[in-house]
Amino acid sequence: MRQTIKKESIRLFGENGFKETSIQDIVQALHVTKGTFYYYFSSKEELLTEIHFEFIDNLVEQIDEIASHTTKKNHQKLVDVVRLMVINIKSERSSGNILFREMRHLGENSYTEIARKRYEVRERVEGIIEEGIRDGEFRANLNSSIVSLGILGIVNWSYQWLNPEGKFSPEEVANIFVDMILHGVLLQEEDNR
Amino acid sequence: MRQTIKKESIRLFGENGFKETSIQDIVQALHVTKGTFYYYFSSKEELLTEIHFEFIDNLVEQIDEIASHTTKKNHQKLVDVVRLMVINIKSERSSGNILFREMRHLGENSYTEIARKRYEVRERVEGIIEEGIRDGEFRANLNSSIVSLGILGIVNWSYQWLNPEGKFSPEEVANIFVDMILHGVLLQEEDNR
Amino acid sequence: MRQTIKKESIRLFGENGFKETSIQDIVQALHVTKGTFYYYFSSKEELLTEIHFEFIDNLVEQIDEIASHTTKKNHQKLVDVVRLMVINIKSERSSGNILFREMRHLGENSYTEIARKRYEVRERVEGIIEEGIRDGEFRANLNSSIVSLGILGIVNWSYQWLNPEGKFSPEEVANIFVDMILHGVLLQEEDNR
Amino acid sequence: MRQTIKKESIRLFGENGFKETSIQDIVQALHVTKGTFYYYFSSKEELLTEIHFEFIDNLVEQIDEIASHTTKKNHQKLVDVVRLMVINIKSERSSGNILFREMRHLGENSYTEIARKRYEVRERVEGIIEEGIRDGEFRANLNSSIVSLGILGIVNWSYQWLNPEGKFSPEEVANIFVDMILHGVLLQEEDNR
DNA sequence: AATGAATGAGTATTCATTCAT
DNA sequence: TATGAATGAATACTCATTCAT
Repeated sequence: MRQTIKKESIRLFGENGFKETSIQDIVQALHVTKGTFYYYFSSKEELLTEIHFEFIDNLVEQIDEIASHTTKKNHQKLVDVVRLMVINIKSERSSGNILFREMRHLGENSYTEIARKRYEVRERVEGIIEEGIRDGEFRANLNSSIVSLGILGIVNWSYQWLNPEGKFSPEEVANIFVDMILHGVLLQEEDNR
Repeated sequence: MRQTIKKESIRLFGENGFKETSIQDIVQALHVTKGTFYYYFSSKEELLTEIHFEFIDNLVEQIDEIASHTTKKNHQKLVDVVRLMVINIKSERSSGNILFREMRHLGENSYTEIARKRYEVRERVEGIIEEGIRDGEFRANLNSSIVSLGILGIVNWSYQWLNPEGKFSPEEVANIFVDMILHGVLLQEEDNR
Repeated sequence: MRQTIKKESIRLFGENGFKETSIQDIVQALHVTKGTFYYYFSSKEELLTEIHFEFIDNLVEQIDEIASHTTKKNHQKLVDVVRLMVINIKSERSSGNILFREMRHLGENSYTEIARKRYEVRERVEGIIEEGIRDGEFRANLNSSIVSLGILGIVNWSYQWLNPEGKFSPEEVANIFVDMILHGVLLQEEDNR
Repeated sequence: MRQTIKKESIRLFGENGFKETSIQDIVQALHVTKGTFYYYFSSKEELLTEIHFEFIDNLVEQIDEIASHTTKKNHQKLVDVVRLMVINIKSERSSGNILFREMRHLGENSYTEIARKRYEVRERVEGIIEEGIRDGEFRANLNSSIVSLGILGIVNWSYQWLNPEGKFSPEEVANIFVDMILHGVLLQEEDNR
């Protein structure tokens, strides 16, 4: 039941927002009563916190695994990270949207910790960029910090518009993004850097 | 007074969210009473609608101007659009965040219209990409639609983290983004496309 | 278990109040579950009722014993009653506070019966006063009814402030009260009644 | 309206208790809505706090006036205090009962301050006793502290049972109490201290 | 142009109680 | 004996909105 509630809440929070979804909405969708909700969760905030942690912990773990790989080239790592996050949309779109939108409703401590974990994600990407520069894979004059934020912008933003059932599958979109990030949009002979 | 209310509301909605900001909060910050608010706006939603339209109309207009330029190269147009939107953060950050986050609170009609206008922005960017491909400025195998969404992801996401008073100015960030979008991250000699 | 529950409940009701103490609080303090509580008591009210009866029945019995003594002088009986009730605080403070504060939560029948038993206590004290007047021990112009309520006020109120571990022991306090009740506060030669 | 709400709340809290009286009960009795209540009071606790302060401040002031009188004999002051508090029941019974019973529902700060003010009342009575001892009006071996608590027990307890419309008027009761406190219950010739 | 009193529908949360196992 | 899941009614409180002045 705890899992059922969480799953339905993720759907509703993701679709309509945390504030906009009442406990009533959640239990109604599950044909149980408010009492049941509060038997499993001590507050709406606790539920939200758990949703946040489950999503971010899983993400950090997967990205860590990619980033800490010892034999892979860095551009391959970058490709893997982008693919991971975009393809994640298929199963975790709502959770992602909740993370990107509802953090402010966390309690102070959880907020801080989630913020730190989000920063870890950014650091891993930055690390890949920096190492790639050192290894001569990436252009030397890249600002790793801002470029990472750009890359994360591309993938995070796709949680807002990418419909897994739509014209382009997450896999196709991920490939297009990867190509764009690696090579840019310009034709080489017109390169007027 | 109408402008004063709108300005303060943009600040509060941007900072704390639409649902999270009560009419009380707004009028209290302005040292007036609720009655005053309702003398100028017929509802909270009307205020939100107006904020949305003012921001998006202005944006569409500026982007239109860039896109419809007849002599500029397309890669220059792309640069201009990115610069416009990122530098916009200096003066319109809150409005931008409201647009990206609070659309769901609009009435049905306004929602549709705002969505159409947001789509127009996307179309202009797509148009620039497509024309650039035709003109041989951009790589031929780009998916203009997804690439545009990627570019918009980069710039829109920066509304979330870019602090105009921070280490990197919006101008610098815009330049880094432009460079990244045009050339990608790879070094050419290592290009293993 | 029944006794354990009752004992813990007396402590909690006495400390925090009947309404303020939830069944959850009680069973949590005992490391059992709500089901267990309802196995032993059919309702919170039943528990409260039992607490009331146990305390008042015991009190009435002890006071009856004092009052029905055939050889003791009445002023000695009065002394005994005051001592009994004040020294009771050592072991029964919580029960006493519950009786004085939570009667309204009893069911109608229990309420009536407890009220009758409390009245019996009052009657015994009144009886001692009246008999003492008849026997020439007490002043003839005393209003036995109001004086009794005064005496009960002194002792009952001490349940609110008398800390058995405090500066004055219940025994000392009882002696001071007895002296005060018997002789008043005035010096005789200054008596200006 | 603020006064109306307060007055009705005093009645209801005094009769049925703070916890037992819902905001619903209060506004229903006044034929207004919950919103109205919260227009005038920010919380139930604020209302309770105000009730406490109004009662205790008024009481402290009146007792201060009596205690600080320069020409009155101390036994007369004691008489005045008892009369004041008992006769108060006519107009302030509910407020008194609230003070004696519902303090625990105050916020921490208010609680502390009210406790201090209640202690002031006790100090004034103690002061009268002590001064009376020094002046040779009262018996020298009185424990002023415990005796004061006894006297306050008599008067405070009467808030629980004294019905202003009953057989004995507050004035009569006050006189009986005064007589009892000053002279005790024993006949002098039988005095076996 | 502005106020402030009043509303009523909605929100998160609590809690005594039930009951199948 | 004891558990733990589930209930549903009640509670304090919020808030957008109305309206007479």
